[in-house]
Amino acid sequence: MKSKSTLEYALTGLIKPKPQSGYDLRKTFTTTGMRHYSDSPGSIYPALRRLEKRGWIEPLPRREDDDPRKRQLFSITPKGQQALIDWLNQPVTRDDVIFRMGELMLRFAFMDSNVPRATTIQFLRDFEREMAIYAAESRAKLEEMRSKTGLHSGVLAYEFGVEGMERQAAWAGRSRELLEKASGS
Amino acid sequence: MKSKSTLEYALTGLIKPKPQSGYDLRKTFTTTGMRHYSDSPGSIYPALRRLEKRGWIEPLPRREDDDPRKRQLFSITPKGQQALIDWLNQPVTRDDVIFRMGELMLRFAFMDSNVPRATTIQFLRDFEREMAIYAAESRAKLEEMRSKTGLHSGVLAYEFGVEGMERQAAWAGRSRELLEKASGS
DNA sequence: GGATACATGTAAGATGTTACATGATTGT
DNA sequence: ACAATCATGTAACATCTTACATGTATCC
Repeated sequence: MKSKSTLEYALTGLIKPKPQSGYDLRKTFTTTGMRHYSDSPGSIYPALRRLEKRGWIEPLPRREDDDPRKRQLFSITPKGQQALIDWLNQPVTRDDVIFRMGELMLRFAFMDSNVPRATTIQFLRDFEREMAIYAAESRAKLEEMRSKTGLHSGVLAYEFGVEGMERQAAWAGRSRELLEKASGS
Repeated sequence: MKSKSTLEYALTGLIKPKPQSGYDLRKTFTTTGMRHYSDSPGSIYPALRRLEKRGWIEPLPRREDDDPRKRQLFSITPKGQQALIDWLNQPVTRDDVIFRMGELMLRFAFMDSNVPRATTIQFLRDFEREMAIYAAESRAKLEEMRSKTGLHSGVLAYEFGVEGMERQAAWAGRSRELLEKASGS
């Protein structure tokens, strides 16, 4: 149940389609939609060594005609692929939507290239259900707050959170429909 | 620039209006809208001791007629109040909206009871501006992705993020108007 | 030749997680 | 009496941040 660091899964998932160096991965983190991952060498290189020691990735042998710079490329191992798939196949729990949204989105982003479309759709179905329940609970708490106190930033901050949850549930429903249309029929 | 752990500010901000014990604070984390903070004793009690050592909070002397249980209440010190206010008065930067949304929302939640309403309104103005810029950049990247690839979960995951940012910017604008109406005139 | 980007790494320190330990009080 | 909850804490471990160190290749 206790999850490995999401950084390790992010690295593994990025390496899977194409061998990459630590520097490549750092660039991906700074230049793409994965900005919230740290690009600091102090997090990435140690994480790569952990993954290597665990047997999820392995260094590619260098060849003469390679990039003259000393970049060390890593590729995924069968064990790493299996770990990735197991991680993606986990059910979406209430705790996930409350405490681990970032990890859920990372999982979702990697799904289509690693698990059957049906799994992705099921993920969205579970996500929508759990998020909607949590959002409804939170909405009720918000209304209770509102009835007790006047307008102030604490209430607005909470509203910010609740609206986000409702929007996320709606996003999941819409995305599921899109994927169902795209794959079904 | 490097921020203390948000947990420490969360504890300080909660203790300010009313002295509380570690156990009280843990309950707040599990039963209110602050669910994403860990309620584990291994994080809270050490954090309280750090705050005490730093002089932001101090233990209340126990009295005979107190709760018979050995709860140790902490109250905020003048130094702690100042630290809280300094933290709340920081400007909202681009990096904040990209990397530290959780901290921003915590700051916002504590604003109305600790800084002038005008500061809260300025916070929302800055937040909206920075978030709107970041959202627009991200939206452009999303459209570029869409034009290059077909529908898949990676694109949808990114869309999830971009829509969130746009909503957050809109929330800030709406909240600012509400607060301006409530305080102005 | 010097600045900049490429590329990898280490060391110290802060923080947080998990699991365990301890004992008091309350409810049944 | 027993279980559950109240209440605080420690120890081991994992991870991440910050700052520093090192050297190469490319551009002007």
